[in-house]
Amino acid sequence: MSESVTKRRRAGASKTEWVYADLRRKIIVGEIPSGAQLFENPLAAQMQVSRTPIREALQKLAAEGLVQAIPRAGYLVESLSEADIRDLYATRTAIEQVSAKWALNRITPREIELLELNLEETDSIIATGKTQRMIDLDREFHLTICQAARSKKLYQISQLLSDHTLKFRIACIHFPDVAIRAAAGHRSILEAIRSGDPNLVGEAVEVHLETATADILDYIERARFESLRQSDRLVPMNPPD
Amino acid sequence: MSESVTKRRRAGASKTEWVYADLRRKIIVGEIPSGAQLFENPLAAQMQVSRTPIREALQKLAAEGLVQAIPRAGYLVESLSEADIRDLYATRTAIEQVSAKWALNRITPREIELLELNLEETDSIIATGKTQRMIDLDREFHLTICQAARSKKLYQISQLLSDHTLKFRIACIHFPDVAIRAAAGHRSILEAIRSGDPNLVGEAVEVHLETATADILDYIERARFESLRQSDRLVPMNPPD
DNA sequence: TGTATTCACCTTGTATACAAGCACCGTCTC
DNA sequence: GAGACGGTGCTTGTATACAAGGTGAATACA
Repeated sequence: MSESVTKRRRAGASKTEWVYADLRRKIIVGEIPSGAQLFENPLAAQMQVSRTPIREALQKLAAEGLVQAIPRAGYLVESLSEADIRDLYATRTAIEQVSAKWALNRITPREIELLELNLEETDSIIATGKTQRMIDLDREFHLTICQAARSKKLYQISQLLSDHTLKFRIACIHFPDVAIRAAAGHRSILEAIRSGDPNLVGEAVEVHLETATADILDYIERARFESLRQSDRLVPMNPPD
Repeated sequence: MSESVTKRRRAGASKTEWVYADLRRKIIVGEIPSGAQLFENPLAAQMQVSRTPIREALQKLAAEGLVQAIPRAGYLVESLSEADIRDLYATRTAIEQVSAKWALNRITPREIELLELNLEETDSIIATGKTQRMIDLDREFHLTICQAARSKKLYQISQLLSDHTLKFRIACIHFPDVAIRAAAGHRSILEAIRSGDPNLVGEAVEVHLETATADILDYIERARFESLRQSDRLVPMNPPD
C-alpha cells in the first residue's frame, strides 16, 4: 500500500507545473518586470486555469525567492537593490570558484571540448548580435563547469543564483563591449582550467564575475538615468482592468 | 490601486504558513522520518484544516527539496543516500569556509564574545547530556559565523544546507564522543578566527565538518546494522487507517 | 474645511465538490 | 494454473463557492 508510490511516476505535466514553469521563465528573463504585482485572478484568466494552480505555482516561486509573498496582499516579483546584486554576485563568485576548483580533477576531455566549442561559437556570434544565442552560450559555459564539479548540491545552488541574475545579464549582454569582455573572461577561465592550477582558476573566475558585476551595475545606473529623464517610472503588471 | 500592496502586510499567520512551519520542523528534526509518504487527507485531518493549506505547504517544501513531489502519487520525505550526505557536507564545508573567511574582516567583538560564550556553555553541558541544548548551540555557533560574513545569500544557503542535515546531527550528537569532537572543532575554528589567518580558518572549518561527516556516516552505518538485526525496516507514516 | 466613520469592493485565504488517474483485487478465459 | 481484463476504491488534480480581511472613497459630522 504505502510503498506503491515508488513504482508510480509518469510524465503527464499538471497545470500547476505548467503555470509554474511559465511564470518562472517570464520572471527570470524579465518578461514580467521586477517589482510587478501579481494578481491571482488575472493570471488565472490569462492562463485559462482556475486560481488553484496559480496559487500553488506562486507558492513555489515564493519558496525559491523569485516572488515575495505578502500575506493577504498578494505577490511582488523580486526586486533587487544594487547591494542585493553585489551580494548575489559575490556569493556566485565564491560558489563558482569552488565549482571550478573541484572540476579540475573531475572534468572530462569531452567537457573541455564542449567549453572550447562554446567559446568558438561565442566568438563567431558576437559580430552578428544574436543576443539570445549569446545568453544561452554564457549560461551553458558556466553550467558546464559547475556540472563538471560533480556535486548535485553545488550545481543546484549555482543554477539558482544564476537564474536570479539572468534578467540583468540579458539586459546588458546586448552591448558588444560587454559581450566581448564576457567572452574574454570565459577564455581565461578555460585556459586556467587547462593549466590545472587552482589559484589561477580562482583568479580567472573572480575576474570574470567581477567584470560581469560591474557591467550590470553600469547598465542599471544608465537605465535609471534614462528612466528618470523620461520621467516614467516602473510599470506594474496587470492594471486594474 | 496597484501600489497599495506596498503599504499592507501584517502579522496574522495563515493556516498555510502554520502547516508549512509545522511540517518543516517535523521533517528537519526527523520527527517524520526519511522516506515516509505524506498523504494529504490524513495530514488535513490531523491538523484540522482542509487539504488546501496542506497542499500549498507541501508545494513549498517540495520547492525547498525537503519533500519529493511525485505527480499523482503524493509526496515522499527526502531521503538521503550516503553519497548525498557526503555531497551535502562537502558543499556545506565549502560554503562555510567562504563564510568564515569573509567573517574575518567583518565579525564584531560582540560576535566573537558570543562564540566564546557558546563554547563555554557547550563544555559545561556536555557532561550533563542535555542533547537538545547541545544541538541548539551547535547550530548557533555555525550560524553566528555565517551571519558575520554579512551576506544575505550566503547565510540563506548555509541555513538551508544545515537544515537538510539537521536530523542526522541530532541523531549522533547524543554520543558523548561525538559531542566532544564537535566542541573541539568549534574551539579550533574560533581560535583560527582570532588568529585572522584565512588559511587556518579554512583548515579548521574543513577538519571540523569532515569529522562531523564521518560521525554521521558512522552512526548511519551502525543504525543500519541495528535495524537489520531487529529485521524491522523503515516505517512509513500514516498507515492506511 | 478637516476629520472620523461607514460601507462597498477587491483582494487573498480556506473549504469543499468533483474529475481523473492509477493500483489493487477479483474474476473470467484459455 | 497463468495471464488478461475490468471494476472498485484509493489517491492527487482542479474548479468553484464562500469567508475574511483591508483599502479607499463617499459621507456624515464637528
